[in-house]
Amino acid sequence: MENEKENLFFEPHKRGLVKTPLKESTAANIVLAEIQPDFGPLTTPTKPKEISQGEPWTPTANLKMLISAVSPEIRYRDQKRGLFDNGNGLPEARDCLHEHLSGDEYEKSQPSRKEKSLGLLCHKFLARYPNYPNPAVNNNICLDEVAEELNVERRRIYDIVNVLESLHMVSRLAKNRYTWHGRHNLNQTLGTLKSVGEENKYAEQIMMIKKKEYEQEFDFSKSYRIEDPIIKSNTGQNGHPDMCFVELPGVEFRAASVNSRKDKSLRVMSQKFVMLFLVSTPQIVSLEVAAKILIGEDHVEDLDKSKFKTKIRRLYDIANVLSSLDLIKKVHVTEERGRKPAFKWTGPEISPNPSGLGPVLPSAPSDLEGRRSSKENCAKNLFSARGKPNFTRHPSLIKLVKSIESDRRKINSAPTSPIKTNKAESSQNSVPFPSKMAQLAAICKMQLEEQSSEPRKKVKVQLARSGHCKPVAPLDPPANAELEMTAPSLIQPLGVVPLIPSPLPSAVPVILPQAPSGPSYAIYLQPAQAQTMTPPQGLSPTVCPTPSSNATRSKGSTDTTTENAANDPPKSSASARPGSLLPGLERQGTKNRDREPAGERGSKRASMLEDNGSKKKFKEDLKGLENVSTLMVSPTSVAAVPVGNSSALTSSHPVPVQNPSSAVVNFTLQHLGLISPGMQVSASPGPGTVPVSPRIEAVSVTPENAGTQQGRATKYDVSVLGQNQTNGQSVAVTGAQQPVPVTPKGSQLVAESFFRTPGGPTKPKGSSCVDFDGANNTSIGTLFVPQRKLEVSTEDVH
DNA sequence: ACCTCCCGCCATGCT
DNA sequence: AGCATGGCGGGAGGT
Repeated sequence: MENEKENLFFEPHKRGLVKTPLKESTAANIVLAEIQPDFGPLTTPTKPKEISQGEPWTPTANLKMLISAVSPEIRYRDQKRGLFDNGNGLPEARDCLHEHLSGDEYEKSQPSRKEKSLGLLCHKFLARYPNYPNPAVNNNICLDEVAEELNVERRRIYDIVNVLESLHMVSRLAKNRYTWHGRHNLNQTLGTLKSVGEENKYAEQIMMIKKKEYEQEFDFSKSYRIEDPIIKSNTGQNGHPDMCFVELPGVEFRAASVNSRKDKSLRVMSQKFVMLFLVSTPQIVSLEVAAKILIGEDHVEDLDKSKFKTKIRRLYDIANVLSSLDLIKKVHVTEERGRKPAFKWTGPEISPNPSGLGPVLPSAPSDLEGRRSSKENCAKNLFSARGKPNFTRHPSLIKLVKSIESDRRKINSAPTSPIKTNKAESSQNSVPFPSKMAQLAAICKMQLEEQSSEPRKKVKVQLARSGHCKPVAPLDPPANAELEMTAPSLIQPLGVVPLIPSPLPSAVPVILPQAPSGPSYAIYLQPAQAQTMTPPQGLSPTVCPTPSSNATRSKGSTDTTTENAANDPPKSSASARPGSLLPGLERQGTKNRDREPAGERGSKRASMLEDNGSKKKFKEDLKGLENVSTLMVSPTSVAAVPVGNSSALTSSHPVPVQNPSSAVVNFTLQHLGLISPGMQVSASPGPGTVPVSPRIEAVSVTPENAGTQQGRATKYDVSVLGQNQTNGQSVAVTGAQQPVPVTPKGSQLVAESFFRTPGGPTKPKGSSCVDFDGANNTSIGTLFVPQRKLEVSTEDVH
């Protein structure tokens, strides 16, 4: 195709290269060429690296260079080249060296394990291409060549490429060939992923897991049982977690083979992993939690350890690549139990959703299409793709909802099971739930029903397993955290239905008119659901009022959690990983985000909704939500709710804070009269940033980070701008941090946002709860998170 | 001893 | 059949 033509340009050398071992020079040239297609093909000598690229010079590139400079291996390689001049097989070169060197020397010369790390390799790989390649040029990547040049097995290149592919930084053209897109689509992709993540309620899942862990601590723990219902629910009934790949419009897989390939698991895992960061408030995700969510599956209990271990391994692989991209950074979360490896998002802040993306995308191959549909694609992929239900909406709490719904179904008898649907969910589920829950459910149902007459079939009813479900606790006695959990779930289901995911066959895909800029979103709605745009789950939890005490980070509160974020001590960060090397350069600031004005986003979404005609429903839903929230929020409940420290939330898994939630929260609060209309809970500060609430802050941000990030951000932004502005990354450096800030929107916005975007305008990520707390003692939010204290420390990866 | 995660076997699926 | 992909997990380097 087109690419091919482009390829032609390169092809020449590539061909030669490919099968032929490159000569050094050749290799070098190639690199350049790839980097900058514009330039003449091959010729450019040397390591071109980013520098050479026409593209903008980015901090990242800079880092890369530095890294390479620093890397013994690289140097070594260079030497070799010089010496042997054979681009190809390192092995040979090595052998030769080996012969010449003494044992020690040889050993020394031998790259250490670290030097062979995927992260370093990835840096090298990335150094070859500009962050923002000129789309016009052909940016082909020949895997063989790259492998050769980098002296690694092709297998390793696949690891890198798969992750990059998940971010749409590359797309497969053909067999051994990929096209480099760089970061042109990155923001869009991230926005899409965030949206999907919100829709999937990953934040809730995270919370659930934490909660469980928390509970387990008490219970003896069994090692792990991941069984969360929620999780399961997410996973599909099949047991498999959803593994659909989220495609971006412009970047779909072109190679049929790729598409067909079922696996994609690394890609899918990568996307999910990223989603977790994007929906988390602190934006810190521990490997353990990520693995659990990704495994999701069925196995809850059994949880095979082996499976878990394998997942962890894969996550490390992915994390290394993401770290190289400066999207995440390794940190450690310290809990009572000990220190757990975790990663903190250091990439740009993303505004959920499609609309935000719009601007961003430009590049890719097919812009138009792309734009239009990024979400669409997502949805498509998610749902249709494998048939499995991928991302479903069941976020965590959802169980309750499910139960409720199941009831409803029974009542209505509308099992709509549709076609694809998720399997069994519905049927299975219906399990009895605690009476209280039932009551609530009933209430909710009634309300909902009133509002929306239709039942949402989609919802699967899953039962909460009683055991787990404790959470179900009745409202009244809010005593438990459990409650918290419950509430949220209720809310969502009731009020809102997540759009996306409904896998149900019955669901009808709706393509929203494109928002102005954004890609259109395809939403699979079930008839009933249409209303749904759900605010992300996070909300609900958020909403729950928490005792102010919570606010205090005291953690004492619940047990648990105190989190502190002691994050990243400066110390390590610098070290090994390239990214870390240069503080200044480091990753883009976290905050770059392109956040759009919240208002806009919201509106976009809103508009979308409207288009669907679902608006009304939304409104209705809102009403419903109000009701629900009210319920939830009731003083009682509030009191009852133990609030973990929010900090905990923040810290690692910020459950509470989702964007959407914030919108919801605001909405709720306003309605409740807790806050004035004008007021909003701010989104959370960016993860790294200033925490709104004290506790939170502590957790998430580390001074270091904060400082660094900002710095980074700034730089990043700059670079970005220079290069492309494409990314949405806006310069708003700190936006995130600002507590309130960002959103100037009025209450109405809130409402809108509420509906539209999970992330809502408000929120950049923050956790609304937090802000709220900060503002008032009242805390609203934090719900459930079990808390443990977390301390986050950054470390270098290796 | 645990954390990381490299390495490469081998299954899968396209050509 | 051969090759491209990439899942997977043993086991080793690092700390």
